[in-house]
Amino acid sequence: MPSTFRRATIIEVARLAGVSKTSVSRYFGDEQERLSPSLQARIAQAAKALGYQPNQMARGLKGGRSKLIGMLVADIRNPFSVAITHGVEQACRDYGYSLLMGNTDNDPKQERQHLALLAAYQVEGLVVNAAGRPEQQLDSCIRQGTPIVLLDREVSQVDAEVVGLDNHLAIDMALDHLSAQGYQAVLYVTEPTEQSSARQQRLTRFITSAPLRKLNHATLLLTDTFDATAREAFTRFLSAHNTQACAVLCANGNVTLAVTRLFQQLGLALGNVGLMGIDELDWCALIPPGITTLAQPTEAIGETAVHCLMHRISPNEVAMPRQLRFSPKLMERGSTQR
Amino acid sequence: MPSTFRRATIIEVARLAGVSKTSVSRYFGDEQERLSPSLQARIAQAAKALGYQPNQMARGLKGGRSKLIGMLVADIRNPFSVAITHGVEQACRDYGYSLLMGNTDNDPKQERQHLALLAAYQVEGLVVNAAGRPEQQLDSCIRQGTPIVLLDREVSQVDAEVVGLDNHLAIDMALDHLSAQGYQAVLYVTEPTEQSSARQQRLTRFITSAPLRKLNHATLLLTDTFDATAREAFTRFLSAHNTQACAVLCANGNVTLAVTRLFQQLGLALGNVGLMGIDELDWCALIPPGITTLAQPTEAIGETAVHCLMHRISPNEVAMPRQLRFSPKLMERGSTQR
DNA sequence: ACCCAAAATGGAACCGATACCATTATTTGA
DNA sequence: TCAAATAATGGTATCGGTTCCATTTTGGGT
Repeated sequence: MPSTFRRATIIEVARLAGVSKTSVSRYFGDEQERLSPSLQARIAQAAKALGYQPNQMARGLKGGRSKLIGMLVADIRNPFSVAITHGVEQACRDYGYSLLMGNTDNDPKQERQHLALLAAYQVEGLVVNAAGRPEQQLDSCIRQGTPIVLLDREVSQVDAEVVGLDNHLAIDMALDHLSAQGYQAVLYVTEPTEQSSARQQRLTRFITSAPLRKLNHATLLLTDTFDATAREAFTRFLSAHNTQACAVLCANGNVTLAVTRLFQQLGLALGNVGLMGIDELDWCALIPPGITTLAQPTEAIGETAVHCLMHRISPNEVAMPRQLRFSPKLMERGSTQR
Repeated sequence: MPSTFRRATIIEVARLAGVSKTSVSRYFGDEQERLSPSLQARIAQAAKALGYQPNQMARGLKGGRSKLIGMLVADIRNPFSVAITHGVEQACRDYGYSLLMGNTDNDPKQERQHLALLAAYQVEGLVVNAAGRPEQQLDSCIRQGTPIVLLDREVSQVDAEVVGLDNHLAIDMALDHLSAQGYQAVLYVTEPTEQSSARQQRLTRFITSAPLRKLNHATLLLTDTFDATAREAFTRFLSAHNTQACAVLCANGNVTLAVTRLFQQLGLALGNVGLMGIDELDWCALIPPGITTLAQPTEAIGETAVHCLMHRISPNEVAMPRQLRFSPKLMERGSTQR
């Protein structure tokens, strides 16, 4: 038995159906209307008999229609990224595109490599959750005609939509909630902000917004050596404001996880010391009184990114989505109940 | 300003360097040794000047070397799948391959579509976490010369390696642990097993292994209507064995999540009623006394799957990994401490 | 019937690489 | 020193489609 069958090609289908390559191509392209019903039927039959499916590589070569969307994720293990990826993948399929994925693990070098590679595959569009500042490469993609949409993090000087959370609104909502719950001092904990515009926006908004609400405030950087240093900073903050009701606001899911651990290590009761996080996580409802969060509409963000791209690819067929910055949803739980 | 620059092609590089296409092709292929140093230098310079990078579509077309690995995931939102995907992506890049991803949301129909599409992109190998029983298509892929590796779930009659957890060992380890901790009755909770051989293996092993350890046992299916029905089944089990120490064993992370919720709803104290899960999750250490789990070596599983594939693709260059079924690691926590 | 526009179909160049075969330059061996 | 082997390089067909243009049919209007 021959161990290797070749896939049927367009020529074989054409021969079997007794028509030209061109007609078969038209049948599988978007020009079926131009074929007479009888031709269509013959082609359909022949194609089915041979199990024919067009070779996407060949397709992508001639017309540049690779039907591929490239996606770059900074940290694929982050539940937030995963949720967005799910939305992106879904939307791509709906439009008949496939997803070429790259994970950069927040490493600008890997990001560069991946970007070059994705371009080499002639992706028709790029969804980028940037890890560094790859403006050069993004720009050159755009100049080559590949539209780009940025997810969550913007890259200055790059002509691309940014889809993501309305960070200012999110911080304000968080502070409003904490304030309304009677907390008087808030510690903001974030990962280093250099790599992410979203982190920057949240942090600066916090710094300007907290005073407006007459909240005492401080900020803390979550680093690799968190356990060692942060613990101290943490307790210092609490004792400095020990006559007041204190709360901790976490900039994202990672931080929420680390801080929750810290709460347990220090034996702090959730709610007594308030805890609130941006990003909803599976387990936030499970830690005893529940952890209050601001949930991002991740699916919507992912889908919107793809819609944007499709609009750029064919402006006539797909409308530009109206909304690019999304509002979070407050998931109120016990950790902000005194 | 012209808004659209075309990417440089091999011909332009050849012209600028004053050499033939063939030589340029050799330079970027794996035949640099065949070029004289002077030629190499000229090509390198020309390529850099033009920012040339080979068009992968064209490459994939002629030689069938798409440098693409296809991956099909049943549920991309499952942390277990994500962790494996991370390993797969990593390994692919190490071998110079890119990842074409498909998520099927456990829908056999989407699975079929995706599979056909991946094949159309001429992927050189396929990593499949099956949702249904796509033996037909997988077989036809294999016959076409595309090697396949199955992740976690096997598909009968398909000639492909299966990489994943040693399910029998896992169940035995769990039961041994529960037994050693003094539990006398164990309820096994799983999602429906039809779609997944892994679930089946775990379930049947549980049923045969529990009696050997003189454990009373029962099983429970986690369905969409879990809250309604399971709750009752749950309490029934507990009261049936109320003179004995009871524990619940969860077949995977999803189940652990649902059961943990149930524990809270029913006000059960972890440990008093034992709780143990297969699959490690971020938050298992965070729920007060901690939830005991069997952690799968997810990165290793992902990497191994790719190694297998590479071995199939070029048997001479890559050795077959020795191990395909992996042992879990016991993460002992308070939920199995009476 | 007859002419012309529109519809249906086919022919052949082309997309950007690879790979086989041919050719030329450089060694090696006797 | 010269044939033969080997290394370095180039020419060209080819992969499997798409697309432009040419050609053949068909159909309506008069």
